[in-house]
Amino acid sequence: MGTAKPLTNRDVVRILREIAALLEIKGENRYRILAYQRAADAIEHLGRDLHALWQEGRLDEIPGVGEAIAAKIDELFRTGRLEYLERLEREYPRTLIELLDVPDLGPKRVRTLYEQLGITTLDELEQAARDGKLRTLPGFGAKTEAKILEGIQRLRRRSDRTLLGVALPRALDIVQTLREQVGSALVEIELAGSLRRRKATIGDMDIVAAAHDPDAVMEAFAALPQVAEVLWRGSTKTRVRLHTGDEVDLRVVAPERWGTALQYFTGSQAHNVRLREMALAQGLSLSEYSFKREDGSEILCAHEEEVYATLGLAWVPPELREDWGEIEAARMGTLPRLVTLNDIRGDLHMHTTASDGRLSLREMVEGARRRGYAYIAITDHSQSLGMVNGLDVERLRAQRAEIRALQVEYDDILILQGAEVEIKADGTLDYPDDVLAELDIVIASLHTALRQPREQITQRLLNAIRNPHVDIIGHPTGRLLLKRDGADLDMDAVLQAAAETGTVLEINASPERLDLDPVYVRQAIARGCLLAIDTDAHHTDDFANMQYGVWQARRGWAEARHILNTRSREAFEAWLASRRAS
DNA sequence: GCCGTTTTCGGCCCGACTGTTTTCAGTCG
Repeated sequence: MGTAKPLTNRDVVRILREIAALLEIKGENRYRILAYQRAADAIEHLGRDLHALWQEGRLDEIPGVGEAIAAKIDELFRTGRLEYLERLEREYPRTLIELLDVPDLGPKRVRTLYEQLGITTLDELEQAARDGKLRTLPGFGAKTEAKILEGIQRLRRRSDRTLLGVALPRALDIVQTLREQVGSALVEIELAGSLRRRKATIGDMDIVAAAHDPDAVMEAFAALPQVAEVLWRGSTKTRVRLHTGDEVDLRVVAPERWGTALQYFTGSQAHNVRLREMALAQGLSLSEYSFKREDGSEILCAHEEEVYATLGLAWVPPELREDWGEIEAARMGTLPRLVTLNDIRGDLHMHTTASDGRLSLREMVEGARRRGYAYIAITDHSQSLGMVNGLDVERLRAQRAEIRALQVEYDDILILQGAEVEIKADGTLDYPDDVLAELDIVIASLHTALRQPREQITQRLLNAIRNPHVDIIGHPTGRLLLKRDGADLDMDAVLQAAAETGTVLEINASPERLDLDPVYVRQAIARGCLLAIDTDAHHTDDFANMQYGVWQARRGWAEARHILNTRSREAFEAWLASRRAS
């Protein structure tokens, strides 16, 4: 029994994926590989601490984790090691896994590279390609060699994912331009893939269209001004690289096949695999073109709803399509009624020029009124965050007078004075309790010392959650997408404490944060936590980010009733009063 | 390796495109 800190869910997911990758290179049975990948997916979506689940002896409750994988997880938690993986690594070095990231290199070719040339790293691969050694291998040629060399350069340069907030406007711009160029010949066009599912980060962009003359659409697509390079071009599928570096796929189908095509290209892959398995059980083969009966005849679906209906399912909102229980819910008729942007009545987290915001108090209030909000909270930073001009107690009180004066001018919006109070490295809050008590609403957030050990940083957050003056925890984990992982928190404990105290957890709508993650949104709801979707606006332009927060809430299966700021002004004020009374 | 509204054994998604092929393997989504 080691004394090292227990492995996190992420560690176990990484190990299971390593096993899957090495088994692929080894050429193992594909279903065994799939089993490891499915188990990794399930743990990624767990929302609970795997180690805690293991201690309770409940690993068998995880779908996709059977006897063999449970035994491996058990060994990992007991000993910190895994004999099976170590044996595998002696056969095929783990560095081979990074070679799989090179475009056009899959497990078969990686194995050939290793067995024939002894290549184990990117550097060695690059050298061999430069020396012209690759083209001599079976299944390789001069073209493949050149593509691999280019792929290595590209891999070293670019990060492989883009923020939804960056990718979505670019993709919508492509769609818009294409509409203008092709005109009425374009019957349908939609974003698909992870863009349509509104994942927080996007890999490649997928666009799907329906047209009677697919060639004309392909032609126009390849010729768009945004396109830098056509990567490949077929009769139904074209792939391009934009000047921005993004890779975009366009698929065009006949209008009568629009439903199956849109469904298929929206994914996720795991969701689609499940649907196809269901189809097979009914004697149907589902593809992006149609359902095929065993006699070869087809069922066409012009609309996505028909695809689901054919399988006996309710239509599933794209944000839920992750094989995360939505298929079962669609069968039972128990899909959630997801929150929408229309449900939002206010915004409880924003900054002004008093701290690091870019607009004045009045400008922010007027921006919120233009959005039709019934209430807002002004929540500038607290004193210890000097970098962003955090407010000391004196300035905080001066701001309150300003807010009260402004409130007199406007009766159509409730203006609360809050603060985004720093949870300091020592676990104390940045204002004393009596100052917190003067505020209308209090957000507590972590910004500093995010790398503290799990025990310590969890305790810090729990202190804040249990402080009776704290109403909301801002961006709970502190993650910055594609830049910085969140704090190593015991989320089981955090969600439990929030549920017990009624402290609200924020879904921060800033596209760089989108924190809580949907995995925890869902778990928070399951535990009875209340959530709020806030923009953390530093400018009225940021109010538009609310949509991103709503999408992530939807990905976490949130309904309007789970979100505090969907409540009417009266209901919201009643909630505030109850917080103050307790 | 997992799993069961046709199965505790025998299944486990489907198609496009490229390059190296002389009829197809590998990769990708």
